[in-house]
Amino acid sequence: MREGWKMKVTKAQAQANRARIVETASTLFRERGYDGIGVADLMGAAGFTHGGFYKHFESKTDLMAQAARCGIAQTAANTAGVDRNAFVKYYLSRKHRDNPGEGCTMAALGADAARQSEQVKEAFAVGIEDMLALLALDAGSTRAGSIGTLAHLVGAIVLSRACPEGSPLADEILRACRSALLPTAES
Amino acid sequence: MREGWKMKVTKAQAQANRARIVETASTLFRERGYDGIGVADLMGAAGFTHGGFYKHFESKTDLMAQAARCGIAQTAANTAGVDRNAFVKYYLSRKHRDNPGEGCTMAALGADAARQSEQVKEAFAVGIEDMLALLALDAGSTRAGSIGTLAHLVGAIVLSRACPEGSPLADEILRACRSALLPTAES
DNA sequence: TGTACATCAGTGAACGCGCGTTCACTGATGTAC
DNA sequence: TGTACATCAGTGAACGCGCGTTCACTGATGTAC
Repeated sequence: MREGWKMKVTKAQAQANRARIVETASTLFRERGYDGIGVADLMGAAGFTHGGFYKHFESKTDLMAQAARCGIAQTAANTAGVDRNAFVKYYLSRKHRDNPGEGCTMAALGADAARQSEQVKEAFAVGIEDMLALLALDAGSTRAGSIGTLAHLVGAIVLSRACPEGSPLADEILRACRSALLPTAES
Repeated sequence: MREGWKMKVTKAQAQANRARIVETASTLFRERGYDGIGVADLMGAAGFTHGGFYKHFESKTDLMAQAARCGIAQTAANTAGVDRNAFVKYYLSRKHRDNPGEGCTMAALGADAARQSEQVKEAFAVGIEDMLALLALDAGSTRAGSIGTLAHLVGAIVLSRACPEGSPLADEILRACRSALLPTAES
């Protein structure tokens, strides 16, 4: 049972490979948009040739939906146990804005999702609920309040990213929304 | 000086035709995204064949930037003289959400802009300032407050559009953000 | 004002390219006996 | 446990298609005289 060296693939390996493709796609879609990267480049980035793609996925759309679920789950896992104000601070940081590949899927691909299949939109609806659940952990928060906070956060990142590189306006947007969403002493 | 019937084009006509192409593009980009419609279809929708495109524009990117400016100017013109609360109500209406082609450029293409050339981002930065100017007309509003409101609005539409068609969550988002942004009696 | 010529908006065919998807093939894995 | 065969993840060539862009051409507009 030698491992490595031209081993072809055990079932567990295949499953792990598939997960790697989804994770890679999740990052690259967030960085470049659904139309910004092709199946062949995606498979290449995950370390494979493009031909095997359809052994794992029905279509590119199928992968989009799975990648959306993966990206949202990642965010949820990364921020589990973090309190609301810390979450807001991270979300509205320059680091988050400048690294969409590892950031919030909703902010990076929400607008694209509007033009994709129902399959993809379903994944986003679930993702929104997951994010609301994260925000709802705060004591005394209402569902409507969480929705408002999430919209505020997503909009801030979308607008900040739409500005030219290094634009003062881009940073001003983050600062203004941080002030609005955090207790004044903390901003 | 007969008009119509196989007339080739006066300079004024050419300029008007160009404006029509930009307006058509502005709508179709908002509906389908920058990658969702090609130069040939765009020209066809404006009533021309694709060959003449490069008599008017340097490239598709050039048109993207011009279309962004046009779309934002349209929003500004349509909402001139409307007060803040009426603007918020319109912005968070189902009508606006369901008609991206005639709606806010920022909400429809903001996330796409992040991945486009600096030329396009410049147009968006100007557009954000224009929208802030619209919101700043309200008595007693601060710039930071206007930025917060704009982010909230844009995020709400992005999230609501990302939900599946007819999803209760999509409407709930609009309602929650309306409550948050309007005096409670008005929502 | 009238004539001769240059300009240039718009046409439609053509270009090379990258896309999503399909396919015949390979060979280790996994299974039936 | 050992042998024979089926499965199926991954390969790499090939497909048809639509994209952004280029080009030679047309003919009315606009200009120089």
